[in-house]
Amino acid sequence: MDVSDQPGKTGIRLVASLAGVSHMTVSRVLNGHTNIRPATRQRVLDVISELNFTPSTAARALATHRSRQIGVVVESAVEYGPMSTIRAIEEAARDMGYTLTTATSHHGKLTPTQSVEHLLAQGVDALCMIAPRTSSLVALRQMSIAVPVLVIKSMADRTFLTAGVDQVLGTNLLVDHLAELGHRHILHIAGPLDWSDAQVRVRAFHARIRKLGLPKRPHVLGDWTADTGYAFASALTEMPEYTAIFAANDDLALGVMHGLHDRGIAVPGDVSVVGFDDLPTSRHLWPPLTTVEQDFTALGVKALEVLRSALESEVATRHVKIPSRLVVRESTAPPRPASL
Amino acid sequence: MDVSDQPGKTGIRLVASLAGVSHMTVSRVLNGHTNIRPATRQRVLDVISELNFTPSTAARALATHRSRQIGVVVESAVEYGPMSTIRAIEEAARDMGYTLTTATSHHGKLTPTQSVEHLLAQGVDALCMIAPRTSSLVALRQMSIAVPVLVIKSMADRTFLTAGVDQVLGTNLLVDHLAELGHRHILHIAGPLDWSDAQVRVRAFHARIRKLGLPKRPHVLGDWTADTGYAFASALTEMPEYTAIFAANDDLALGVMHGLHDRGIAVPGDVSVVGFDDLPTSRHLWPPLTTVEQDFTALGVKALEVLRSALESEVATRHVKIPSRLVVRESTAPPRPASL
DNA sequence: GCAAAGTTTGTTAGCGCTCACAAATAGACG
DNA sequence: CGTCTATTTGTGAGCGCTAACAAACTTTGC
Repeated sequence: MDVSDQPGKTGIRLVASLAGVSHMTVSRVLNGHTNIRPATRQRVLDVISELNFTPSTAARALATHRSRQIGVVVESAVEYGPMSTIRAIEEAARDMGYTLTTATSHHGKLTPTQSVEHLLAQGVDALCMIAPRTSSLVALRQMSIAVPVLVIKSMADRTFLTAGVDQVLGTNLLVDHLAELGHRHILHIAGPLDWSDAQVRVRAFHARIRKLGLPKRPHVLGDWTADTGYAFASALTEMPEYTAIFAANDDLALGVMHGLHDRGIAVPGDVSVVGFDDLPTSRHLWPPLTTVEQDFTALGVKALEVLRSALESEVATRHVKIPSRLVVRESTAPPRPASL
Repeated sequence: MDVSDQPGKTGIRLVASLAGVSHMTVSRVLNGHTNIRPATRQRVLDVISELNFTPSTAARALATHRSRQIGVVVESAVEYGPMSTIRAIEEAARDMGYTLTTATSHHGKLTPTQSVEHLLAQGVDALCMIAPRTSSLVALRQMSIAVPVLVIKSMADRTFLTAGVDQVLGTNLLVDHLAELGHRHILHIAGPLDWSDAQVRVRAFHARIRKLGLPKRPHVLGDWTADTGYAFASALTEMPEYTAIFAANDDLALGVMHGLHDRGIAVPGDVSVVGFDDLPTSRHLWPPLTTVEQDFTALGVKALEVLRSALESEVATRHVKIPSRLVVRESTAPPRPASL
């Protein structure tokens, strides 16, 4: 069976004439329609696989007004959490026949609004914002977007679909762990408050401290980088009056430990340190870091389930939350008796 | 000017009738054709911006047989290097009007071949393999792909376009640095040899050792993870007879330092350690890691230039190489006199 | 001032698919 | 065995754009 048997025809129509059916029957087979006689379906499938035929996504998109593409907006370039989430989403998307198109808006190269417009111009069927700044969300709310929008953040949202790891749980686990060890004076080094997760962690931290009846203490502002953690800790001039530091993520914690080391402050001897994320390398830091694990893979999968239900306009779940898990390692220990 | 003035018309034809020209003129404006009277062009542009009109990528792809999408295949899920490269490529791609579609083939979920087929079925105009295994490249060579394929690897290739960071230079810089400090016995912990970069580093290492007249010593096989580095170093039962370790990447080095610490072997007092990559956190390890920086951003940009020239079928550059840079920190020092 | 050449705009016909509907065929039943 | 209904297949139009050609309008040269 040679392709040149059927001059002029291409794509679906070629398959059709080779299988002795109409192009429409081929289309139906391709789209898994019912009401096709099994024998006919098989004949079509045979020709398809013999020809190694793949339907044109462009033509399909044009005819159906759906691109089967999901646009993803990321604000942080290469961090572990967002990247893991994207990978998980990508895989889940592929399983449901969707493809991912990403637009990174880092370092002011492209504003989040521009990223979204770019993706919308590509004709994506849905949008997914990975851990965006709260300011970006504000901008987004003005935009009246015609497709479903899912935001990866821990708190539910009136405007958007949401999926996120339970930040409050994670924070509570860490604070409780420190409290159980006997710490009463805990310093929180926050992430940049323009990030929703950072904000949630700050609020949850103070709430938990109050609930446990521990002394109140203002948090310190940071960003997500080890550099900042280092700058903070290495600037200490004397032994601090707190006995534990809760850094908003593992990178910060890493920098903090580096700085404390420079100052001759022992971890966990003098000060305990905890992070948030459980990076693959966190167990190999010195000392191995106590932290909270976030299951980004589960997050991606669940996120896409939410998106799918919205795309198929079922009764949509609007929010899912993934639990987090405490990982105790050697960066935490009971405080020195002296400092109590 | 109301959209409903022109019932029935959509897209380009709506714009056309509103601007009092034919749809073809609009198309020409959209595609930056010359030979349009400036006044006409302006009239069209005014209508476009008033309508906030965006041409349909699907229709354009169907008519031109070009999707303006580039497919990216990654084999490692979330590592710093590949991710940075992707981000850089994405940005460069957007600047030339292309969009990125990624397919991750990790943990055997999807073979590289399947990933490529998936992307090809999407109708991508070009393919970009990020730091693939050599075995994947072998599989790829069988495939007879109809679009340009660019592979991110340091060595030029007969079959594919290539772009990469100069691994030989980086390796030489590290070995020379150790040699200048006085080290004669250097152990190389290699990455998985199925990765081209790992292979190149191994070969360059041995070549440089020979060139410098240092004693020959077999390398150790590892993978890219800190876990493996840790497993290796923590299994040491006595002070090793080498005085320096060259780990194939920073993660390995991190694990090695962790393991050495467990064994009571001081870095760099007893053994110096170097890595490869210069992760953002590597300066905050204890001790801060001497390593080689790879400029992934430059890599991404250059890679896309190569791809662009291939897409526009100019006389194509088939290979570009980005220099790497030595970063000396505190994990290296002269060997103890005793061990000389 | 008019033909030849260049410049700008318009017309028609698809690109490869799906939708809505029409036609043909098969199955059910008195 | 013919009619009625359910199932399976086919037909024509069109999604929104561009390519190729044709037509109109300018310019130029002698």
